[in-house]
Amino acid sequence: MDGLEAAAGDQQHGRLLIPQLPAAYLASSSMAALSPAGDDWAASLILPDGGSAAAGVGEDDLGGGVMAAAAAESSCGGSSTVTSSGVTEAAAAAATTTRRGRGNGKKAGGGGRTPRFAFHTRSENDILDDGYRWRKYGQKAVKNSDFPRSYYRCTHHTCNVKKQVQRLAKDRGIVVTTYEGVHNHPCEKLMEALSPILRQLQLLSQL
DNA sequence: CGGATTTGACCCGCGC
DNA sequence: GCGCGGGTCAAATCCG
Repeated sequence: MDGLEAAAGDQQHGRLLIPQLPAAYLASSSMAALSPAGDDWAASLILPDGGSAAAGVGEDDLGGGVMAAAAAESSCGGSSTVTSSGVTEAAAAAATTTRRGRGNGKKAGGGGRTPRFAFHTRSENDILDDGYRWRKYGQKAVKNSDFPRSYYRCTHHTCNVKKQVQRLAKDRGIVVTTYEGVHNHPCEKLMEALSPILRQLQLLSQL
């Protein structure tokens, strides 16, 4: 908890925060062997919540995001690409997160500034293999959507990153994945897949 | 048998 | 103050 907040605080300046999530995405999308389906990846901007600009990832925001995602997708032309421009700014602008749920003292004492990322992905599969292990802890039907929203939590003990997965009612081919928080542990799958590449890089650098 | 998922209940913030 | 909508908990169930 403190670790996460500290990490998030550190990465407020920008850089580090961004590679952590999209890196997994880039890896998983480039590692076609790992993911069963060669999905088209399109990332939308981050939607800061708690602010006046955008009160969370609302329906209206989703709609706008979809447009952005569609544009990115068409410009990508099918190649798996993550548009990360704009993400940095939005991440830096990520505001405090209003914690809900049970009042079990789970509230992050007032200063819970958790970055949120909203990814729009075109995939037949709801569960996208981003390299991390997720445990589902809830599912809820949301208004203005025919499809339920699923809530996942990172299974790593010290990592309380959460993500919501929701399929769009308009275009059921698009899955909106909203990440909340930053992983404070390495991604096993990612490291596993990257290790041969890293070894090659080391070899090359020796020459 | 242990971990993941399902599902209904509970809680809280917000708008009216 | 009340109701609604959304997020989380936790017991039951499922699955490898």
